[in-house]
Amino acid sequence: MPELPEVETIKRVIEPQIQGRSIENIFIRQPAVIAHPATEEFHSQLIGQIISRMERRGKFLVFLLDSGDRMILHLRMTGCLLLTSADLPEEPHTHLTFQLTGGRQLRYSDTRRFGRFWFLKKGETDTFSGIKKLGKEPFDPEFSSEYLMERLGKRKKSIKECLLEQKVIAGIGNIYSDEILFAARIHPARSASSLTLGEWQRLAAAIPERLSFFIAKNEISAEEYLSSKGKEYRNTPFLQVYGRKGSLCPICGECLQRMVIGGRSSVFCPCCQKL
DNA sequence: CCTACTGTTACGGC
DNA sequence: AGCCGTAACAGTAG
Repeated sequence: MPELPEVETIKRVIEPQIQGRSIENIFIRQPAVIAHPATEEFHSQLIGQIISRMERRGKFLVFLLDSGDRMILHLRMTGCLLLTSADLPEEPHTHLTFQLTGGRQLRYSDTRRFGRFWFLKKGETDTFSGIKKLGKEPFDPEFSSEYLMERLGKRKKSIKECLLEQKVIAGIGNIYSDEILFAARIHPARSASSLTLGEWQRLAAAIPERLSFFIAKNEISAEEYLSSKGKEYRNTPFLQVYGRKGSLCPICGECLQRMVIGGRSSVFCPCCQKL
């Protein structure tokens, strides 16, 4: 489910509710979601730790602990975090529950079970999660058209596939790559090396603009987030192309088309985004 | 029954 | 080395 705007939303909802709380216990129902270290150690190392804050990097969530240790989470396709009182019925596919002080529980559910947790000691080098391989954050002051041209200017493959490369830009997935390319009026199948200077500039502007737009549209209270089980994102009605094959382009009225690029479904306007 | 799916990685081939 | 395409992960939804 989650790309950068959703992961940011989850961070904003969850962080204020867990800050300063300590982990009293952890119930591990599905050890497969723990990537590192071994289940027993993951469990024993985290008990008693106090959560100081949360950070987002690309699509990763990082829980910073008072000790300097940290826990990293990637939600992949269907991972979901809920902060609840202990008496609420569990969601199906709840694999991990953190019992926190004050009778609160941080629950991790994940239908397809692709999501992963990592625990790292203070100062331990993160060779596990993949965070270190990420490219620039879209909101990094150094993120620019020059950066994109340098990293992608000679690439033969489609610009759509390039936008999905986490080692170049952190956080863009299949939904927002389509939204960004529509906003920048660039056909998703265009070879990256064929983009003009003006197109690189439009693209570099559209990336942070679209992502911050959708983060703003996602804004939700802790109560609403919980009652919707963390599953409803309010920005969906604002998507202009993703999932709208066959509807009319909001700009020119042309019929939106779908094609498969790099194995991923891609929707675009054949009139606004010329090949 | 069959296909598609908002993410990422491993692996074989070039 | 680095790029490319595919399979795999596991389950639900249409």
